[in-house]
Amino acid sequence: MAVPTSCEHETAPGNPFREGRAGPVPWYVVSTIPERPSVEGLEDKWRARWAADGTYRFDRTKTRDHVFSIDAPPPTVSGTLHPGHVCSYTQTDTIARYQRMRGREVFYPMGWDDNGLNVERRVQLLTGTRCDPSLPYDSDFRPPEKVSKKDKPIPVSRPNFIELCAEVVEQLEQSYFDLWSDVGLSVDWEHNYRTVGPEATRASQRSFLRLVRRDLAYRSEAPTLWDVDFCSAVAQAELQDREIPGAYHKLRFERPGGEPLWVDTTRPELLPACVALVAHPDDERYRPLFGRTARTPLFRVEVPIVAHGLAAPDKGTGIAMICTFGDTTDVTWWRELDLDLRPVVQRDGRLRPVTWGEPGWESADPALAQRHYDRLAGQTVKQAQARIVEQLAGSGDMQGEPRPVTHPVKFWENGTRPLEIVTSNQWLIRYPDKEAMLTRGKELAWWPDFMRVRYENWVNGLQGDWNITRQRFYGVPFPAWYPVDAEGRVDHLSPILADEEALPVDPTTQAAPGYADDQRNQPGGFVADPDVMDTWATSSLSPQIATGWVDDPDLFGRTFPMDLRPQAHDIIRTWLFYTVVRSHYEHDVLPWVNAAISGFIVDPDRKKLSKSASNAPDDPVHLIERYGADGVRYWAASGRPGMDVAFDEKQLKIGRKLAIKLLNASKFALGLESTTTGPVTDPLDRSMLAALGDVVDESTLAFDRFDYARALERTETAFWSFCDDYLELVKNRAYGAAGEAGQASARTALGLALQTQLKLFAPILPFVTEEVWSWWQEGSIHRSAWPDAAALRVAAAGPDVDAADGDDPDASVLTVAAEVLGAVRKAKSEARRSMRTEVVRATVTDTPDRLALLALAADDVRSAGRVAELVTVEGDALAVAVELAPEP
RNA sequence: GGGCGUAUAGCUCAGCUGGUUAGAGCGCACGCUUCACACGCGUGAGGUCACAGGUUCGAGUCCUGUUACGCCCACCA
Repeated sequence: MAVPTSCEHETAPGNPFREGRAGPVPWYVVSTIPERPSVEGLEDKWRARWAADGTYRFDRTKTRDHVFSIDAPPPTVSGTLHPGHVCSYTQTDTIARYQRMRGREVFYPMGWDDNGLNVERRVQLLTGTRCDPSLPYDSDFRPPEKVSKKDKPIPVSRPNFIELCAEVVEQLEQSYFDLWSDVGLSVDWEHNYRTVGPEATRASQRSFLRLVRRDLAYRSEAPTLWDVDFCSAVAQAELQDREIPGAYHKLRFERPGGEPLWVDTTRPELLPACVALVAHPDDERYRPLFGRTARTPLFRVEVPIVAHGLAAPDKGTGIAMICTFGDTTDVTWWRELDLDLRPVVQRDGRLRPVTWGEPGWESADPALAQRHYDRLAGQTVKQAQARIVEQLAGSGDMQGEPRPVTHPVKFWENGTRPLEIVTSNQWLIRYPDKEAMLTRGKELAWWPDFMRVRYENWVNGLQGDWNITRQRFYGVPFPAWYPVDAEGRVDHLSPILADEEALPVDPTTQAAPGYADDQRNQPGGFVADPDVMDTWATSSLSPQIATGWVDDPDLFGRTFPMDLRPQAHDIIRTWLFYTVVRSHYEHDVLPWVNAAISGFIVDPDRKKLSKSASNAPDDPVHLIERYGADGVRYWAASGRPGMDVAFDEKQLKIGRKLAIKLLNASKFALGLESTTTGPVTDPLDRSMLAALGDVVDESTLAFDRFDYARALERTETAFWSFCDDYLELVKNRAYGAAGEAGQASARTALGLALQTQLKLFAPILPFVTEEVWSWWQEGSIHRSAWPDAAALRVAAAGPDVDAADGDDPDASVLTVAAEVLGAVRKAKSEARRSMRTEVVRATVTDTPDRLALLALAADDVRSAGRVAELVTVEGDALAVAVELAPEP
């Protein structure tokens, strides 16, 4: 088609975007090619247009085999988005756009992860409140306008607190939506979901009930890793080791005969919780003591001396205190060796009151034990440690001074104090056996493949079951209640479960089945399960929630199992792993076919990008303002899959330059009245198209392997040489300097090349490619067909060439012509002359084969190099002698 | 302690199944008002491909070992 140089449709309205969203604008409205194209404002323009036209709307008439569905990570809306988020989501978006152009109907919803402790913490900070579940609901409550960190938190009821959470979350979601739209994610926002809300709650509760019925989820009273600041249990996957300073204290226990037995410990405050001493079974020093007892200092408790393979002879004195509970090893020992339970740390991290001499707290000297212990009760772990050290020093039961060490201690990954282990009632999900989980890991296609090892590592290191209980308020409640007997005792291990049909339920406001509401918290009545599900217990159902497992079975059938899970490597052990487990149980299938694992964004010093360094360029919104969404996306897409990406503003700048170059080159090519139909007869044009066919093949293969970075690199390299060499060579012929046949060939080749290159760039630079597309093509480029290398080659072969006779166009014509042109330029450059300088004579020496190729493009080379006479001489290799016209 | 990844020009990185003198961009130097683009164009200088062995006619590429960095996992006395 001819290229319009002005708007040819008089009925077309003005720019609909400046006038607000007046509704869909028909696509026959073709934009004008601007006099001076610019990348400014493309985000707003096309974002609005795509939204109005539903460009990325999922067509749910399509069946599963035509659909490509993506289980994108629902971002936690508790924090702020940084360039790292933009980077990884953009990488996924390039895949979505590619698949869409390949003809797959892309199901690409976005979720918001509103769940979890992070949200609560954020809300506490922003509103200056604290949830107190014992308070009644206050419908008039408003948080203070201004919140100072110094103010004491205002206690509010659980329903009030949840309201505040919902409000804060809604504001954050809006800002996230804006950013995602500006960066051009081709998400279908009509399929937006939340990890808190009726749909997610229904899915989570339904799956939970089914697991309980199959005895795959169960209630248990067990030692649990506990964060004392947030007063909640945490899961193994949320643990983090941190190196912190501590100290060895050498304590004197008493052997059976009264001799001292020295035991090193970093946690002397747990001495009253000591239930045994343990050494390695092969340790000759302690072998004679196994089966006998020792007496603890200060508290005078008889504890057994036991043997266990986990005891390390080389640590400390080789014999260790087992306390209930100092660490997870204590839990293992306690379980396997069937020891007593003497818990001292309570849920707020303080030592609980104990009456010595009572059952379980027997002592050879209860009064002495009580006297010592009374100084510790009510103290924090840290305070208690200082006090007991004084006591031990005073009684002579500690040898020397504490010896400082730095040692790894388990923390909740968001916590500030080391985890304690307390005994509490929890819901747990059993893991499938390891073989089954490893098999799932092998079935899954990992990109890059080595990421599978992370999964296998994790599976092989699993201990115990998955604790999905959090003693928090904002989250998915358990659909469970507990009976209260006539004496008012709650039976926490005999839950009353909700009916699946009744979901979603909130046990704190709805009565248990078979009970009246006034029986709540009454003898003979019921109590609600007060806890909520771990955030992963919900987000591990993201495929089911996003595809409508519970609420939209028709959609579910068209989109599940999904095609792709994109995510970063740090949550393989959590999100990916848990999602596999849930789908394995619920559907006996992998939740997706592919897992594309991205790296981290690191700063130039290779450190993980810190959120605290909130200097202006780190804000994605500012980055988009400065470099354009396409510039930001270019940077994101240049990070290889699975590799860490260094944040580098130079890279953004290059992306912006590329977008501008695309505008200008397109304007130029279209100004030459390029077209996509007609014969391509000139060997140089055919050569260019043949080479472009190879680029299409490489890019396609790369995208099929989720390697957007390689696709970009190939396309980009080809595009710059297209601009530098082919455009220069063909320019004059396209203007008509060599007659109509040559001009027609050039115009068609230019049109086909431009169309192809725009499509190759479209997944990565959606704004600028759409802008150019709108100058001369109908519809959205993002709904157009991915370029077809075979069709390009047919065009390159030309109309008079029978594809069967093997007369393939030689891609080397362009290569040779460009090299000769380069030599001419070099001569001009070295002479410090303008590129317009006339060349009197250029003598090209080269092999006969290459000279034959050059001959096919000789006119274009002479024209582009302003060479009057082009002489060829046969030789061994390329050499060009250039005789420039004298300076005027 | 176990595992995974990375190491190529000053910087950021390509280099896929081993094949002629190792590539790009940025930066640097020197030029150019060339009718798409000065947000541009041209040209150039930069590399013992981490180190040491080995396989091979041939190794940046394959094998073994070493070092450095990053990450994951592991029983915190």
